[in-house]
Amino acid sequence: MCWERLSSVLDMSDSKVWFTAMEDEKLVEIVAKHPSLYDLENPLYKDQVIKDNAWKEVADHLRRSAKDCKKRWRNIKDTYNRRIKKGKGTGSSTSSKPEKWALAEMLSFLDKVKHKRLSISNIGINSVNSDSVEEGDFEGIDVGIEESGGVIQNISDQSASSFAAIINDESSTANWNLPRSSDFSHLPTKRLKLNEKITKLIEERSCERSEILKLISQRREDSVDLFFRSVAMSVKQLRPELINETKMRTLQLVFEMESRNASPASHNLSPAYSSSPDQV
DNA sequence: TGGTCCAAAGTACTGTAAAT
DNA sequence: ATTTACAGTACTTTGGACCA
Repeated sequence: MCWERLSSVLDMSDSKVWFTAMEDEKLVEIVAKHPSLYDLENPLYKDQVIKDNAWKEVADHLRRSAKDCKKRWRNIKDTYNRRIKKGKGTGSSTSSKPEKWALAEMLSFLDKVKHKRLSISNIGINSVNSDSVEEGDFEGIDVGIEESGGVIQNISDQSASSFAAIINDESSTANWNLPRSSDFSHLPTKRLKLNEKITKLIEERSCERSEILKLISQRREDSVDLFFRSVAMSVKQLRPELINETKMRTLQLVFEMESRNASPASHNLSPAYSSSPDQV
């Protein structure tokens, strides 16, 4: 909140993306939970919808715009890659160098993923056939589903397996991890169909998830919530002027109860109202 | 229906200016 | 001298338009 005020006063929002050290750490922490944002080999990396949702989640956590978060993340990653590159020399000289950058350790998860783009080459164009695509090539899919957060973060294991099933079903054409040098002459349309399938599945699971979340949130309501919800339904049936009167009287009643609640031990409730709230 | 071409968008990488 | 942020460049992917 202080930061928001400060930034509004100084008007630093446009030109430079200004993150505090804590925000940087938080950003890295949240991005780390979304392989789709940094792992080129993750199949969800190419899905803009998934990524947008992930960035939105990051932005919500940091109370920043997704654009700022992306920009800051790019800078952090640039810096990290440079440091890595610079550190690559003779082992002794680099290892003895003290680690000054606080984020370096937090970013170590980037070491586990590949950042190099796959280059086009006509060498070995037929060397990779569809048979070489093993089930293991799609391990990242499960990881992506479990760790990606956002829309499909909470997809059930069943959903994840059905998702993977589609991928496996299309394994002859969906070469997620293969270089472009493979024979993809038949790929575009089939990839479209595959994307459609995946999108459909994600939508279905999203609905499923909404239903589950709805049920969970309903279960968390106690009897007071349920009582007032049922009262609200009755009140809504009344004429507008009566609705207003009901609101007023309810407020008066609540105010009276709050006053009594604040005063020391008043046991003048009639037995009918003395039961615990959960018994209402 | 499938293939090709092209434009747009996204991102890794690199150079450089500014800050420390 | 080193670190950091940003702009520019090159590359990849995607989707639309067009054609056979």
